Amino acid sequence: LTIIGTSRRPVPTINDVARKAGVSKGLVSFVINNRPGVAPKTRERVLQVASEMGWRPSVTARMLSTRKTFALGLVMRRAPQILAADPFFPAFMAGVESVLAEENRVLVLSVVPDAPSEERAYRSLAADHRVDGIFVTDLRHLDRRIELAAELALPAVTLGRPDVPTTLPAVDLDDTHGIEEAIRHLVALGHRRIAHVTGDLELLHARRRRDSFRRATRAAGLEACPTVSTDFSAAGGAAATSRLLTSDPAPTAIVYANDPMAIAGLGVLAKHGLPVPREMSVVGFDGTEMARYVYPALTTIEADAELWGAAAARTLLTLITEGQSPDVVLPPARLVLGDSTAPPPTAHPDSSRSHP
Amino acid sequence: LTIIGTSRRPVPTINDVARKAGVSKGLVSFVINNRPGVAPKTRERVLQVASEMGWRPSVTARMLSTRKTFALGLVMRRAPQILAADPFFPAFMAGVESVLAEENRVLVLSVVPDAPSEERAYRSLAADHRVDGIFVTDLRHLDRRIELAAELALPAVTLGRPDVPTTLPAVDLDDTHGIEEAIRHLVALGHRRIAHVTGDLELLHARRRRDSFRRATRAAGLEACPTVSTDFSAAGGAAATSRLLTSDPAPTAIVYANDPMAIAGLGVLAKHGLPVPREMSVVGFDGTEMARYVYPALTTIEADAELWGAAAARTLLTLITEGQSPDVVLPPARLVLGDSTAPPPTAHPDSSRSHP
DNA sequence: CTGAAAGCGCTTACAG
DNA sequence: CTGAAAGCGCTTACAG
Repeated sequence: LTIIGTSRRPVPTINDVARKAGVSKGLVSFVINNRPGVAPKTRERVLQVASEMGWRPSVTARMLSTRKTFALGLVMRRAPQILAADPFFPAFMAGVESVLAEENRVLVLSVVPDAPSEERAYRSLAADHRVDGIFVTDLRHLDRRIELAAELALPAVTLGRPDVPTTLPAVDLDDTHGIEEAIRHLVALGHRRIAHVTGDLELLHARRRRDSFRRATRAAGLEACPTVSTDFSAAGGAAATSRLLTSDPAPTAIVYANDPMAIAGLGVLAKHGLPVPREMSVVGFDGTEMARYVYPALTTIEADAELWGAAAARTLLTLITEGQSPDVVLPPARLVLGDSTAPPPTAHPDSSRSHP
Repeated sequence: LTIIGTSRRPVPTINDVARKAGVSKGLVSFVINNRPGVAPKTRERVLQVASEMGWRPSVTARMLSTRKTFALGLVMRRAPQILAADPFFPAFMAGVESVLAEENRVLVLSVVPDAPSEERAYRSLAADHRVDGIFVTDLRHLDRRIELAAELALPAVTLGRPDVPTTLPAVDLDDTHGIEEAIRHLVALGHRRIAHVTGDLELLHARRRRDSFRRATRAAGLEACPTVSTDFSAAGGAAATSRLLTSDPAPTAIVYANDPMAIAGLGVLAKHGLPVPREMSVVGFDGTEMARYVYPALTTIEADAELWGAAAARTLLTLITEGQSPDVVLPPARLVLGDSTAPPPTAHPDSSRSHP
């Protein structure tokens, strides 16, 4: 059992500062808000007294009169299982945090399992004035959150560009470029049958990666490059890999839409006794730390999620304070070579490979 | 460029409800706060009018008069790299969220890189009255946050028990039990030389796992079971594994303090051409999804982080609302068998194993 | 059982 | 350039 201790010396208020500085509290407010029209020496004195007393304006009181919360909201709709394997999320948050910390603002986070709770979460944040704006991550096909943000009059920034009409600023990171690099790399090694394991195609970035894959393979003159759609989970990656192995003709290289699926793919290939990269080349997406330490180290497409978080936070803050903000385009994802890609096995007349 | 739309119909206040119900706003306040002493039919009418008007009491206004924020704080001090690989964190948050959502409370999150920013984060949360209480995760040796919470008069719950005097309630999950199971399992298979790769020993759970390992191996009559200390990262796990492979005599089984290190260990063993489990048994810790999809599937010690989050949230809420809360003990972590453990290779007179 | 009033700690027109 | 006052939307003694 535990009793809370609550003995604290009283926190000074704007009234205490005003009294001690011999001015009205309105003036003190003007000073700390950097409003023009305060005599320089008065401003000096007020600032001096405030810092002597260790006064910080009460965020709560400010909230009530300004209707600003100095907080930003992030709602993640993911099964905990998938969230846990996803390297994007913590890195993104660290980036957001790096910007908010220096502004003395705060991040309010929700993790929700499904669409209804997601909508409830947004409505609740808006109704309770918990946040000044929100990050819209994991954009979906015809994402309803674009109009929801408008309905709730909630300033918002999207990660990537939605496929519905939007007036929200977007912070975009091109992953097409990385996919193209990967395909060029594989083609240069001699691969002709390349497969793609997608993420959840409801998610725009899963679609975009798949579309980029199709465009790039077509541009390279490859035909019939299969895609298997799944959900970004390790389980999904493993199942998709098994399917590809039994397809005929089987691919000689697989490009996965994220690292966890690629690593699970490596597991399936090992279980089937197919050495990577000699019998099969594998490419991941994310550039996670783990990708460097599996065997063989993954060739993967690296995106900077932390930078993305910082840029999104800055854009959202600009939107909130200025009323508008330009879109931002980040450096594209790029291919990082590991040891999981090599020339395809020499084709034998009747395919000497055996799949158990 | 984007312009924020701000057209919304005005949100009703307690005054509107009081007027329409023909009572004072004080009475309305009594009704929604379930205070005794309101005539049943009056209460009915007020509730009726409130729901007709779609009124929700303003959280902000409540904050100012009650000095409660209806928010809980979580500060994670981790390098983004390590955070990204850590399955605990998202699952824990999902658990916390499952409790907060139904209470209409909110989680305020900070991700900080080092100790000074961690302290700043806590002080700032307290000074700005951003939260009613905090979660203290990743307890460290002689953790200063115990006294910091007291100094800031911030209600707090610890995950696990600190090694300093504390009055804070703890929510504890015993990982000793899982380690013991793992050692018994390995010993039963015939292993005598078992090694442990620890996490960052500043962290209490890393220590506890190491100490449990030592106790359990000693209890089994094993001697000289080495431990290599590292930092929970994949890089650390890989380096530690390499060191163990060159030690003489090399272990026949390695127990890692988390799954990412174990998976990295698998990578190193594969690179050295040492088949797992034939030449080396491997045990992880966490029970991540990925552990099931690497090859061979990891034998690992599973803890329920989501349950931990939910229990911690409930405990913290009880502490805040009741002023005290009992400690909670969760079901212990337990061993989950994969394919990465087997009897040790038969000992040859002069060790037939070759390490490249 | 209910009402009128003060108070939480700020911001912001409005006068001077 | 500065002060006095109202207001943000609640809660909470204090009277009746």
